[in-house]
Amino acid sequence: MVKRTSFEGDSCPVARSLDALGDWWSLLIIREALFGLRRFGEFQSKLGMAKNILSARLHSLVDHGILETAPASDGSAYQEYVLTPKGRGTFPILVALRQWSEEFDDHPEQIATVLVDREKGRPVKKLEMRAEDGRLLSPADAMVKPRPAPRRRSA
Amino acid sequence: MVKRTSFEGDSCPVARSLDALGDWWSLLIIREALFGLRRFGEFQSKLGMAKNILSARLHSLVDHGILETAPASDGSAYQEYVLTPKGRGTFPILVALRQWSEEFDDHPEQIATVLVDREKGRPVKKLEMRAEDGRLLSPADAMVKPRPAPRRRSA
DNA sequence: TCGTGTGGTTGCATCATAAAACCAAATGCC
DNA sequence: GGCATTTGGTTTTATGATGCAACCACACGA
Repeated sequence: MVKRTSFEGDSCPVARSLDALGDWWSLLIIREALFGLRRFGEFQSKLGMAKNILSARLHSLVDHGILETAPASDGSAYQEYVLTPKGRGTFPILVALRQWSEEFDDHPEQIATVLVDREKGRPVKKLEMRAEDGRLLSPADAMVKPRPAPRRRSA
Repeated sequence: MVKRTSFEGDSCPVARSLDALGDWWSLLIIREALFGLRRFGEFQSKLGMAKNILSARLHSLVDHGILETAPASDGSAYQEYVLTPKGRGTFPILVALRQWSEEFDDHPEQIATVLVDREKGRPVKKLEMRAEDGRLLSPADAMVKPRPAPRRRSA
């Protein structure tokens, strides 16, 4: 099979993340979900995407434990899609993407919104990588290391 | 036309980022580049991807100003692909993806590496969103606001 | 009951991707 | 210089993914 390569079995955590949300629409769906969208039609009209693709993506996100279906909320018999904790955990990824665009986009004037601190209305600070003890780290200050030692007691 | 939708003209910065690096391979190429890979063959053998796709992705990344071609480095007449500042600016995105996987992956035992502080060898701290004044912000503490002044473009 | 809105699924046409074959320039070896 | 090999791709072809439109089932309202 020629199958679009899946990174499901890959050992790199970046690849594993991309396997779940590395397509064109998933992160945008999650973004809208973080803003409170829940219903199929809401996603469809807000994102302007084809309904079959939306359906496939929603199911994929549910399968990955990022969204879950909830029976209702406004009393109607319809279904809703709400973020799980794992889904809400993608928030830093979205912030990182947004900040990257804000900093490096070739046409920043086309960016319509800024992410602000709700209390003060001021833009949020850039994400920083810090050590356990709080030291600010540059990319060069970090490295990847093999995992400690997975205890595999059960076979 | 049916064309795979491009987010190039979208006003959402998340969508704009995804337009540049939202496909299956781009972020992995960047990850390897951050680790020092430069040559076509290095990327190809490390990532195990088809050469035509790699070629297309490299050109796309160059077009987006994320990579640039450099004439040599070891004296040979071949070409290299090196990250621009814009390319190195994706680092927080990769860290966010990695940390999301580390925290929520269904099979964390399959993750082979951890990102550590080079000096101490200890895992880096989770990325945090903070306000200008340093207050720690949760997703609920943030909101998007229309950009300060300039004109708005396509919605 | 009929009509309508919501929430999808099904069929195509087209695009992107993957694997392998092919190719040209650069390099290594003699 | 001559020849095989490596490097760095492009071309070819098959298949999966995407996009659009049509269709359908169910809920809801009149």
